[in-house]
Amino acid sequence: MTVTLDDVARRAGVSRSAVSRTFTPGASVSATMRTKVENAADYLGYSPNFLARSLTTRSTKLIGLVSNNFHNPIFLEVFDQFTRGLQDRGLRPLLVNLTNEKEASASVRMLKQYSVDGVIVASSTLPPGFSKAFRDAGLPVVNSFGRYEVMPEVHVLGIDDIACGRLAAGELIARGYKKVAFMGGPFDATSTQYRLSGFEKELQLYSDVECSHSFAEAYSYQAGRIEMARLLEAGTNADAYFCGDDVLSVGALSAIADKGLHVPEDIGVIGVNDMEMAGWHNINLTTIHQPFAEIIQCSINLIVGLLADPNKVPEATLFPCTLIERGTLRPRL
Amino acid sequence: MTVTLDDVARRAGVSRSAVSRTFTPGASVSATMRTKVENAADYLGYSPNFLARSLTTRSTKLIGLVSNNFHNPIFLEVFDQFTRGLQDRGLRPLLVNLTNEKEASASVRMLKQYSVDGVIVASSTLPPGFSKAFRDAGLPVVNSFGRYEVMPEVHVLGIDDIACGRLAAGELIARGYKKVAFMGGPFDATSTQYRLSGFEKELQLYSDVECSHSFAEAYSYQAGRIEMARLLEAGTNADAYFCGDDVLSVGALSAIADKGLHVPEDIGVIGVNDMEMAGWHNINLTTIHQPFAEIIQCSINLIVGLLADPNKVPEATLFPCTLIERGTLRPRL
DNA sequence: TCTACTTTTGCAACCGGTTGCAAAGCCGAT
DNA sequence: ATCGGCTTTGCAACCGGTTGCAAAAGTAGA
Repeated sequence: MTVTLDDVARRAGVSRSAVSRTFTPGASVSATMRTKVENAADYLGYSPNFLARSLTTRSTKLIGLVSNNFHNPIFLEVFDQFTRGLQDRGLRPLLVNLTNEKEASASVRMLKQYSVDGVIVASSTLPPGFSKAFRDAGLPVVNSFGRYEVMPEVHVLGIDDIACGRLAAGELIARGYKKVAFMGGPFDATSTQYRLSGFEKELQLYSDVECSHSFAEAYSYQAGRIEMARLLEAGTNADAYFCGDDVLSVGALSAIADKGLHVPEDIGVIGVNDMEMAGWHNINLTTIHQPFAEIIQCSINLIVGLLADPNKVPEATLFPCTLIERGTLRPRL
Repeated sequence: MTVTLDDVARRAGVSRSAVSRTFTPGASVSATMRTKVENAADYLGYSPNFLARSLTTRSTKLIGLVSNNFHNPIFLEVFDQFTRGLQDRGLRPLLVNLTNEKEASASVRMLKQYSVDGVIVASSTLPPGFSKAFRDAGLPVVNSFGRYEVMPEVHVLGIDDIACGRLAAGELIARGYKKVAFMGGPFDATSTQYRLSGFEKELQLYSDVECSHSFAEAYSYQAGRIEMARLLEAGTNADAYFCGDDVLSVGALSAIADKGLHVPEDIGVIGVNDMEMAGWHNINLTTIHQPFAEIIQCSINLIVGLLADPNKVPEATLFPCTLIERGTLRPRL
């Protein structure tokens, strides 16, 4: 059924090596030989078996794309851009869904068994040690949307979560909010603490502003809704909330609406990410934009670089985030 | 760096075949041999190379997961469930993003080169001939979310688009709408025509109801918004719209709001899919639910079945869809 | 025409596994 | 101790490619 190198060689009346060489860029083949082989190959519909080839070349062009964020709308965009970007460079994404696992070992073994050339861990919630497991196994790895560290153990790309927190705080202050609060996702999610600490640090500069914080059970609509309902019930009467994520913000908005309160008149809300739906007219969420496209482009460039030179010393690269003004904060004073 | 069969064999002082057999379920190995090999393997950290193995077994456990719907929020859920479901059965999804292509040939060649065991085409907008290209290349293929045909050329699973159109029509009638319209995505998208034809067929039973239709440029928020704005501007004063997709519906809602009109008082809107955001309070879209989980489960079962018996004659399987009542249609009379 | 040098080609070994086959080992029964 | 039958093991060929090396062919200069 499948046509092999031998079939082509036999039909073209040449050696196996000759056929192999015509399909290996940069190998030495004469023009006559090349056309003879190509004719035979076309006739038979031959194309080389990548996996057999990988046995000797030690390169599969497979990249493990590992994530546990299959429930955040921004990740649709993330997957789209990663898969397209990888494809454009002749690489193939082998998708790994970690939703049910927190341990890296199974994925590490599996990806080694498939001889992937490298791994991209795309997650803002996995612990930093996670990506390291791949590195320890000798796989080039890039952690996208990970947490900044001065001397990271693997390459990390992401926004400056501290600056992000400061930006949010600054905006709330510039709009005259006096009693503000941070509502994060789970405390142990990588980025949560940094966003909070940046937020608090900035607020310390303003002694007339009160600040509190709490954490939702997950980065989800329901969790945001529940947590905000609890806060309102408990009488935490903050006049503005910085939510650690857009979906969380929308959940919060729904709880606020249920209470009969109005945004931004009674309460202000600002999110993070700038998912597509944040711009939909009936959501219209003021939020902090993460430069996904840039982060993904750089991640891909980086992994491609690592394939050539796997020993580059790990760095953390930070990307700036920007405010997207919409309708859930009152105007600047 | 990587430890091979030979290393283990040498360390355990046994033949290569013995090692291979301990890692091949159902092969004949004595208990003594097994422990000897396993000890050596554990010591060296050995696990077999799947790709080398695939050369002789002719099975890679790789499944091509092909889609062009990377911009519809429901597909996050789709990818989540497909990847999880495949993983649970020991299969690995090789993701192919077709966003920029309409031709199958490149993907077919690529997936053959990677010797995938089968292909899942998950798309509601690719032409039926697309999946056939995989079959013609000798790859087992399942087309999920495809269009029903009595004698399909490949296995197809999806909702009954005609029934879906009828359901929408029936609901609009039951709520007393008299001048209704269908707003589809691109006319050539697989499912669009069937939904329209079901919709019209049902309406023909009611001579006092007027019906018109139009098509947006894409299944997207912007396209829905633009098309609805155009309709309102043109004075197509329908009192209810059946939109071919939820995202399209939200776009339509935004154009309606911009005109200062209210939903459902002035205009009713019903969508299709029941994406997660449709349930968010500030969207609150009445829509028709597609049973994604069931379709995906069955697709996976089917592809697994095809791996064992690739020659099963292709069938189309239909799944029922159901109304999800929310706030964009007025109540039944 | 002969020599020296460069390019093209084929041979054969190898990548990391699996598997048919025959030899070796084991068992209980005679 | 011998035999027959069953299980376990190793040998060697194979899966579909690549590649170092040496032989063959081509090219140019004298």
